[in-house]
Amino acid sequence: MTRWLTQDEQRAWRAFLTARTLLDSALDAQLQRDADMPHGYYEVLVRLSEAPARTLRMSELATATQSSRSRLSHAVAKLEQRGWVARRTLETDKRGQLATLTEQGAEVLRAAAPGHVEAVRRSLFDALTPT
Amino acid sequence: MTRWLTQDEQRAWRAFLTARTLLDSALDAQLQRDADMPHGYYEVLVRLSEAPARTLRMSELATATQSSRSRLSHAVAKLEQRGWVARRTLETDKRGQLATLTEQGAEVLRAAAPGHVEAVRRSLFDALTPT
DNA sequence: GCAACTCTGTTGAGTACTCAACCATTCCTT
DNA sequence: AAGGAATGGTTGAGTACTCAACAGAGTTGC
Repeated sequence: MTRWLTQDEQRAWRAFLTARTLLDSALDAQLQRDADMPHGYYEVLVRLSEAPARTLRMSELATATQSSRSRLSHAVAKLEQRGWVARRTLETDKRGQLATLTEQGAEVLRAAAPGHVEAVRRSLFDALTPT
Repeated sequence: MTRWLTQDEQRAWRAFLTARTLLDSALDAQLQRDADMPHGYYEVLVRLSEAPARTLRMSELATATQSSRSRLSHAVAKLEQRGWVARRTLETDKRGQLATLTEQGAEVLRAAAPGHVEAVRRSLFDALTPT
């Protein structure tokens, strides 16, 4: 026996979905345009920038960014290509990999952050409050 | 002069992002597993199912689903391949295309809906309220 | 009636994601 | 110490998305 959504629930749910979509694409578009990276990459850089020695283990980084190991692995590979992140194996456990934000990566992040924060502010007020 | 987020704002923002990610992947995974389609396709089927004669113009369908023309075009192409949607040109304006939910598509939607609604309910309580 | 413009929808290339299969290393059990 | 399971991370194939370029149909203004 399926418990369908009431009219109100359905309206709320759809409003939420809509808001989420708009918010999402606004932020993604802004980052893509101004910093040439998807939101997921930005998250990675942020987390690394806040970590001690700008370094985190891949697995920790994955949980911190709510990302699957696979996705993170792909992402970090790209970030490494761009020279924004460096990888090296962890000595105490040779399965482990450490990801470090490079100086260049930090630079890029510093450049991208203001615009992104601004976009978040705008979205919070323009798009989020309607829900 | 960038107006950074306060600690509280930042916490709230991140909590929101996390919730959104978890919610999203939970729903997407459920649909993918049980009905073999991404959430976007589901939206398309739902909107069509609610339209008069189960039919909408592509442009209307695009706005209804918060999707770009391009994305919708790709999506409907796939849905057509699966036989869930049919397309035909609009007589009064030959640029226009009408998308119709087929009987088979309606069938698939009926089969997928209960599981999806169930997942939404679970997510609303398990994942959304923390925000 | 024709040229420029707009509007609708499609296409293709490039990118990021998912899922499953896969190594390599470490841990566990006996 | 050895075999097997678990862990950490990568890889490749397949899919959906974005963006820009496009084609066809309609519209407008002269």
